[in-house]
Amino acid sequence: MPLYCDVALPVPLDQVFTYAVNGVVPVVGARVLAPFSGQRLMGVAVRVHDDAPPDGVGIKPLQQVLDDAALLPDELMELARWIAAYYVAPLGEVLRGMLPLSAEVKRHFVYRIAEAGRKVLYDGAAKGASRRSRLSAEDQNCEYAVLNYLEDGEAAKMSALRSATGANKALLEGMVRKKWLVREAVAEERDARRLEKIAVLVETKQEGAEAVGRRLPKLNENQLAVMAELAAVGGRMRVRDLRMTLERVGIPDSTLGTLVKRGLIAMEETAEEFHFGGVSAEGKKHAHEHTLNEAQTEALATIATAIAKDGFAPHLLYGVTGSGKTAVYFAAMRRALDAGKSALLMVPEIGLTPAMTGQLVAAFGDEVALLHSQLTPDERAEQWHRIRRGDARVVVGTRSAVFAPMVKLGLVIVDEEHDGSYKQEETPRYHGRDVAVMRAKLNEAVVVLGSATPSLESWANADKGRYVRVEMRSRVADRPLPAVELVDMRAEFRETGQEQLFSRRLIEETQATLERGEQAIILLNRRGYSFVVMCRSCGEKVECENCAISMTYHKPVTGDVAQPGQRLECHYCGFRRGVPKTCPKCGSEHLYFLGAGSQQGEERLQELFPGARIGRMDRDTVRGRADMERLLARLHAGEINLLVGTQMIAKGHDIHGVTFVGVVGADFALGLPDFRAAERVFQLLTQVSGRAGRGELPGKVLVQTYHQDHYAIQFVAKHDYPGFVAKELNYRRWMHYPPFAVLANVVVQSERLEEATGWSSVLGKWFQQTHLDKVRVLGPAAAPIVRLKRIYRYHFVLKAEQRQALGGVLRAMLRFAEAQNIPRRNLVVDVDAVHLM
DNA sequence: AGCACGCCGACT
DNA sequence: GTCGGCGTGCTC
Repeated sequence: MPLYCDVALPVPLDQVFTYAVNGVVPVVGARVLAPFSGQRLMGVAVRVHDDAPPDGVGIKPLQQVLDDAALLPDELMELARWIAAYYVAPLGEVLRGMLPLSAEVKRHFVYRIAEAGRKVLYDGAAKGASRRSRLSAEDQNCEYAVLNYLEDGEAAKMSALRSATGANKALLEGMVRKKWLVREAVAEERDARRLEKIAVLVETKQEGAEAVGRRLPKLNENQLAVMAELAAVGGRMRVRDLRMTLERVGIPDSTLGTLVKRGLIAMEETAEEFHFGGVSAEGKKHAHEHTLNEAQTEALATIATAIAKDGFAPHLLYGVTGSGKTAVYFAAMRRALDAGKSALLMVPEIGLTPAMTGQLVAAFGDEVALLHSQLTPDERAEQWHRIRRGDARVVVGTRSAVFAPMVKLGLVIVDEEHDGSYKQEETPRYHGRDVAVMRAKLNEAVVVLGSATPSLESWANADKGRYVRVEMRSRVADRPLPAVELVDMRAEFRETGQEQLFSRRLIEETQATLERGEQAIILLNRRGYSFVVMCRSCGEKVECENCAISMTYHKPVTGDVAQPGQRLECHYCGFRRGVPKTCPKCGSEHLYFLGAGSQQGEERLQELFPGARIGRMDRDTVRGRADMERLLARLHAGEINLLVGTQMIAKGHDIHGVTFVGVVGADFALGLPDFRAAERVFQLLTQVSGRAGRGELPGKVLVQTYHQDHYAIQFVAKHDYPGFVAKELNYRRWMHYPPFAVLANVVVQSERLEEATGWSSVLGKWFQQTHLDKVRVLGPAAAPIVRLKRIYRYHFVLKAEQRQALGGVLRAMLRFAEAQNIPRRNLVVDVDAVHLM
């Protein structure tokens, strides 16, 4: 029997911990409970061995092994190790993100009486309450009550002590401090599945309901009716349903209770069946294969062949907006199911594309499991088990769904693979798309990355022949892509002599669209009313107290879901303040508001088009799926004919009445010091343009720009993604940026400015002295947002040709930092950073 | 991260 | 003395 077990624990430390095996030997991949620094933590067994640990390490025994078999299958364990190595993240933290089962182990504390406590109890009882104590007499009495309660030596939970004696947490902690009590951490398993009650007709031997009735003639009319109802449905019924039935026919609730008491009906508890909340399959069209056009059929054939062949096969599906990628996904998933495999569909945000959810349920029924951030821990665990058991063979979810414990995974699809929300912005900072490819590789599955604007990384991989490129270059039903017109805002200013939010052409086109009875969308990619409040006297902008960021002015409006009210808001930390009358810096009264956000856009449009039925879509008006569904329903019904909003409006909505899309101020991002700026602007403009002309009528797009000659804008106007990407790849190659280099961002952060600067210069010197030939280090420099949520931030950007060299340097740096006593949590390592924040 | 431990100042 | 606040250092 092996003596030791290495456990990965969810702590930010780049190591595993060795425990002595205590009776049961855990298998690798099983969860264990381990004592750790006065806590009991749930971890995952990662190695079982006999290697004696080095001297000086006190080995503790495992407290409990929670699973007989590996909860995480081998390939997920391997995936976890890969992520930990690739993203330089602690294995325990990676595994924590993979197990949605925190709901199954509940951690709490129990209190037990200590020697000192017993002494107090006996002495104190003789002496009466101590006058020395600062506690109130009431609290002292409470303390004695607690000691009395615990006198028998049994430990008790805080909740038990509270209800028995009225003690609160502070009081108990005080008693621990005085050493009257000891506190112990307890972690225990519980069944996270929600239970539901089933009423079961108790049939004594062969007797039917009538026989029971004869045997117990005392049953009244109501009681007999309940028995009959239950017998009619085969003797079993969910109590919830039964109650509803009884209520309808006017039988009191208590009748059921009486029958249970008399032993004629038994109550059973079973795991609750899974129900889709608020999603109806009715009226949603099934994506049938026979409706696929030629390009779709060809794309499907390529993917389906790969599925039939078994084995890892990565694909890049480049399909222009409106080319019908979703139908191909569905058909491919169906093929995977037919081949006896399961399929995983990853989407950027489920809440923002409710239409897809409905279609999925229509197409795959109860084989679908949904995984997204809005699930409660219990719901998440339930879905997880359904998938693990093989009950749900189609899984749809956001980033973390890439860890779904699929059985016989045959197909992974990453929809809108270019989307930045696939990157997790906290440890472990993995990219869902890249992990999906690795997952598919480990599972020997087919993976399809789909987009109308693929990331440059994926495009380059296709160029190199690593991915099979599949293209769909035209829209379904041969609908044309919308014509794109550029409006040069510099010329507009020269000609009109004033700075206007909307150009004359945009107003004209919007007007014409509304007059034709069609719908228009205006993209204004900033939330709020004005995104800068500036003082005319001193030139200072009103900044957030916690961040080096301008605050955004929000006008008081009741239509917003987020708290309405006149205020300034920081979009990074959420800090709010009232609108100052005078400049906080110099006291001048000349504050003015610059830069229009979606809220102001809505107001202007209402002035320009008083008859229009305007809707707004941004994070202030749409917070959850329900808000989104409501808004989309109003759009589909034509209740709204003019929609203004942030990039949210660009996300895959299929609104057939939209024939005009206007873009306002979306190209300001081209001026940002970010090597991905052009790529982002191209993607956003292409995606939003894709909302126009998806129905019978052709669409038109108008882009207002200050960068008319910029290649990103020019290629957008020509719908020329391949042209754009060729040009952009040249630039990236020239500048040694991804995909021609690998990149990591290292942020040195501290609440204290001196620490942040001091540590970053220590690291900077180390980088210099270490004389790295394969890795280039830029920095230290102030991070673009030098202070965020009260934390000062300095950063390095590391670039390398080879991923291995980069990883090696990062690990060496962390070791050096540890030797320098720079706390690990003050260093953020972001491999393949999407934002250099 | 989360916890224990220890030092210090405030209060009785 | 006793209490509570915070800084430091360690966790198999």
